Amino acid sequence: MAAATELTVGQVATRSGVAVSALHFYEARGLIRSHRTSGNQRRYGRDVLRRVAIIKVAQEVGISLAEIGEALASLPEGRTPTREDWNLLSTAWRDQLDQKIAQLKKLRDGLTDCIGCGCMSIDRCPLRNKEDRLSAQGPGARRLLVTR
Amino acid sequence: MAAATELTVGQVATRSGVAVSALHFYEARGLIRSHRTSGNQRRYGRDVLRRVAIIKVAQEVGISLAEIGEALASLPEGRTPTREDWNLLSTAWRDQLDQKIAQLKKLRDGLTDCIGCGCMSIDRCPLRNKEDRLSAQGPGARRLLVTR
DNA sequence: TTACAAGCTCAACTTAACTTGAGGTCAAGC
DNA sequence: GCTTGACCTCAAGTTAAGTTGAGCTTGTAA
Repeated sequence: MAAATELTVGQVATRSGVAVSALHFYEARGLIRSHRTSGNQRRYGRDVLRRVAIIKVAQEVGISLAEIGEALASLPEGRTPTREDWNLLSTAWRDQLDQKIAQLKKLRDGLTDCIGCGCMSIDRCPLRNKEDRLSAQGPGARRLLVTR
Repeated sequence: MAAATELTVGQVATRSGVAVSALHFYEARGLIRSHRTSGNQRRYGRDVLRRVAIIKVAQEVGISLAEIGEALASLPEGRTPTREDWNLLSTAWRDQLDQKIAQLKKLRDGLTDCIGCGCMSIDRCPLRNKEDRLSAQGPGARRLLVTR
């Protein structure tokens, strides 16, 4: 079957660069979808490649799978997403990115200030104070995605 | 004992804003150190507050405990670290921060480009290609710290 | 001197995002 | 028709950074 539109897991894996197990995982999480052959094997439409691409990019930016899932859920159910649909996602995430960059900059400047000030008095350290306002969170492992 | 230099875990916890369990954990990881009373209770020198502050700031910047541990290990063993010692750390971490910011910017700009270009051809997407060069990592859970 | 808060240890649990493995099925080439 | 590689499911393991809990000891204020 030369130019079949359907892709197997293995094909999606090689073309997208993510492991088969990860694709299974994304599907279980509802991030991608497949239908099955009579022999119970997954078959994917071509747009799954774009979805996976988006997933990876968003992850790299530090967006969690849960958030990505929500965003992807906003895509139209029936039809293949249009360029407009994708644009909405991109724009939203670009804003998140901008915020993240701004936050890191603030942190960097704080660090720079600390070098200047010597800052041996922990109680008055601008970084510490900034950080104190952020404390008091729930249990379990927080901060679980590194923007590498 | 009014102005004792020694601090208990509880005191360090309240003053630094991290849980007692976290302090135990840091100590097990070798990030901080204590000595024990005759009754086997921990006592900390005052500089532990500064260490903990540094740990938290570095984490916020997205540095893993392992890396922080290495950096802290570079501090002088015997004497209380001088301002110079801390400066070395700060500078190194500021550089990391700068890199991280640059990376995020590149990603954001790539995303913006993608909006412009429509980018329906995944294979030629600048984001995907950039990301492909970064793939092929070890097993287990990577990307484990979010810069919130 | 007796409560009771604060400490101690050690094991098990948590979350995210997957991977690994066992045990079994499907499909395609020779 | 059979072997081999790709698939399938489901359970359990992994990492980071802690938290939670049980069971037991310390220290201190009334």
